[in-house]
Amino acid sequence: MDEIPDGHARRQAAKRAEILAAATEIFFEEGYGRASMDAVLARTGGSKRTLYKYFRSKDELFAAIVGNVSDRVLAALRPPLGDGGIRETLTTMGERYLGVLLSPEGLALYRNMVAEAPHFPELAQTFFSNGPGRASANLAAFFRDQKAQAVLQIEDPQRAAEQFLGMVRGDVHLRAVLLARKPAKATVRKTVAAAVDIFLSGTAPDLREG
Amino acid sequence: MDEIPDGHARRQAAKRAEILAAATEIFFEEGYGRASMDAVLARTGGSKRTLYKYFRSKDELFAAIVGNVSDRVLAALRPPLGDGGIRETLTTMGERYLGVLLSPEGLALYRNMVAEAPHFPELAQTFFSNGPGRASANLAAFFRDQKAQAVLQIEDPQRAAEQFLGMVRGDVHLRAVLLARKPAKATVRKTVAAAVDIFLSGTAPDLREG
DNA sequence: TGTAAACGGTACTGTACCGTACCATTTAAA
DNA sequence: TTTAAATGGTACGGTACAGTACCGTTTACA
Repeated sequence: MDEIPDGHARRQAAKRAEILAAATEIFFEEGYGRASMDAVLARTGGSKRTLYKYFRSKDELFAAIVGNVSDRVLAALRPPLGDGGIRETLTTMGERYLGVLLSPEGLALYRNMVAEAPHFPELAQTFFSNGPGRASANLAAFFRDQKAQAVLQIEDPQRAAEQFLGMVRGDVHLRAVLLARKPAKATVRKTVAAAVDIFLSGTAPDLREG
Repeated sequence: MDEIPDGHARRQAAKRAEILAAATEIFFEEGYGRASMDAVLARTGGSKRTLYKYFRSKDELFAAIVGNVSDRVLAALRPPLGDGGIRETLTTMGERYLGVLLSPEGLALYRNMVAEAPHFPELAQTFFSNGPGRASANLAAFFRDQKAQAVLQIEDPQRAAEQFLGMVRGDVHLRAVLLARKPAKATVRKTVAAAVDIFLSGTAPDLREG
């Protein structure tokens, strides 16, 4: 499976991918409302017949864009965390989380999902499940282990996971979304480190140094 | 000042307010793109001449909506915090913050600002300054005091404030925005309480009860 | 009561855009 | 080389919408 097709099939796949790539740029730059099928065509150079062959409507094209970008961008939040050290695991997860959220595609995806959530509820649900939901669920599973081993003193692992990730987000994400102001990598590292410090000091009494 | 005008002036103010109220509902329900001036008119029942007399364009109407709702909804985040107890202040600020963010108008305002930030950067800037920015700045000022009194051990008060508010937000806000799922008041209180516990245990060593 | 401002209703202009239809051209397979 | 599929280009239908123009009517103030 996943063999590289030849001939017509390969040609079709390439054309579809080309359209999808161009549409992603336009939809994410302009937003669903301002993006137009004509604009997509102007960039790919094809004909309307071909465009509507692969995507039967603007809505379907948007859904394909969201699905494709989600699969690609949110993948980093998917793998469950091993049972390494707490501090290391939290740091890794925090930086991974912020990396995804602050990437250009992550920001655009977030903006578009928030904007269109009321009109595409099933897309919003999928986005949440595969993105922030998966991240916090992953971390919550890790927390459950640590709680069972009496390393962490927390009441609700799921809530603790969401709160840690919220602390990592801080206002950094909001600033990037609203003001297009992305922080330097050093700032990201410091933010995550500070969040880990506060969280561990607040939940892992045995790790307190003095 | 702020006298109640009579006659023409009063009539104009009332008409303007009526249009603004109707437009707010429509724009916040449908979003900027899908909202139409005709829909606003259909709800108010007036004429286009009057509508365009008070708001010279759709953009200007949108700006007026955002400004008006911001003044009204974000006001709760404005007053600086007194120098009460830390736990009490944090709890108050956390619940106030979540209350604003999770209110119907707060959610709609957030959604619209995120969606239109690239096309209305100055509005986005104002929203951030008067909303999340003001909240974290207020809390940061409080933290600076507590740090000066050696009650809190934090490095960067501004970052600490943003992280505390981020922890309060958790995934609750995101769920409300994306999935239209608003938490019960009890959940909000528990979330804030848990955030306060973790934060204080992590930053105020003298308050640790253990 | 007269008068000017504000208002309601609606027709209209120009434009943008989604989606369809049609024909010519290119590409891949037989 | 022949044939069928895929594509490019473009014209078109239908609709929605921002903003303007013009009409008669209502309201407030002198």
